[in-house]
Amino acid sequence: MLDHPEWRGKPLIVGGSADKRGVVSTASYEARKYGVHSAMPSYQARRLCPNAIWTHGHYGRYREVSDQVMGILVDETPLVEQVSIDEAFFDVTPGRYSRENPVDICRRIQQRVSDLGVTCSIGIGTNKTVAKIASERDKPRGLTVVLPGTEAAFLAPLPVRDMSGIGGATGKKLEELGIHTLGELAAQDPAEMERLFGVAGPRMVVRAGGREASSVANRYDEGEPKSVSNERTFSRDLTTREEVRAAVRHVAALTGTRLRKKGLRGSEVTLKLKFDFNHTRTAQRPLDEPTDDEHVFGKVALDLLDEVWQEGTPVRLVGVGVSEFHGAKPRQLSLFDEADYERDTSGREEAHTKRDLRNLSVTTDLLRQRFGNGAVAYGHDLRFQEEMSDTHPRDRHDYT
DNA sequence: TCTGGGGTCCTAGGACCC
DNA sequence: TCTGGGGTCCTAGGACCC
Repeated sequence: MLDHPEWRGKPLIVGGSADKRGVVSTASYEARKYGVHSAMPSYQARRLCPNAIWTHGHYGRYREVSDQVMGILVDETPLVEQVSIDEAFFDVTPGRYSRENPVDICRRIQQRVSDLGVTCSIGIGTNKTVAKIASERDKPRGLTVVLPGTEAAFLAPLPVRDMSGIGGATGKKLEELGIHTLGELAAQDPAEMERLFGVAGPRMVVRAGGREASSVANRYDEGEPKSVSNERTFSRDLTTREEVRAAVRHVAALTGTRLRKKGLRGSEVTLKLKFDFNHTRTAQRPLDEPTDDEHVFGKVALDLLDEVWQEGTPVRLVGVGVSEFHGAKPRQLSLFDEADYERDTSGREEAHTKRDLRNLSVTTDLLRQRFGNGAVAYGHDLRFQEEMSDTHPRDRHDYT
């Protein structure tokens, strides 16, 4: 709406296409009146609100605005912990970094964010759980304060699902135990909760009681990622070996491009296949050495494909990820491994092929960057053009 | 033509080692 | 006497977040 003022005040849906198995990412308040909400299948949203304006996500643009907002936060207070593209914790403990009233600091932040053309809501509390729930209280531009000593009373009447960390599965399990509110959760026996929920159990009890001891981490510059992956849901299921292999190569190339852009080389590859809505398989395998070239890790992904998939089984989604970036882990070599190693490194032809393939990857990156994403394509992408076209097309910002 | 994509963290079971 | 005990690492799957 910032970039398209003509959309203001109208039902607007951001998400994938209804005829390509898309879902709703978000929707304007006008569209929500019709019952449209995040994560709803797009076909359903279209039925509920046929007159909505549709657009796909423009993540590069969102990142730009996000960086501006986070910039305001670090300018106002030194300790900022960014948790996602649109959320952050910051420390306004009175007297710690400033003698100013926290409410005044937050009001000023809201004014400065509003000057950017977007809104933000803020919650103030003595720990992260309370502050986050408070921030949801009065959207889109509220400021909710939970005074020290009132945390437990503030949380007690709320449904357990309101607390982050409690999702569909845990929420259902708690319901079945007769635990519906955070107040009821706070009254549970920690040992019993540990038996039922593992280490998360006792933590839930403490957080629900408003007694969490949390500190704001200094994570404005988010650390190195631990994995980079791409996945695609196809508008129709794939069944032949040829097209599933083409899909693996296609998705591997997307991941390769992003790895090179981030300057990361990983030594483990993961293949993900989704057969239907609740049947997914993953397979992962270490690589001989860290790489950012899809020709290397994509080949291993194709090997994994043969182990977890039989031709004919419909494939709904294909994903390829790379992880283990912190250098190659020392690996025990057997006599046979060492013999293989000798052959590999002394084999000139193989070394050349490897280098040529990486040059090919880098060159296609550059061509796409300069002349657009369609400037150059692999044969398998051309052959299965219909299937490989994106459900969620990324905007130009992601490539430039 | 029912249900995305990019991540992180936790758990359970099996292989393996001494 | 047909099978101990403590530990680590790897892998797959699942819950969760936005």
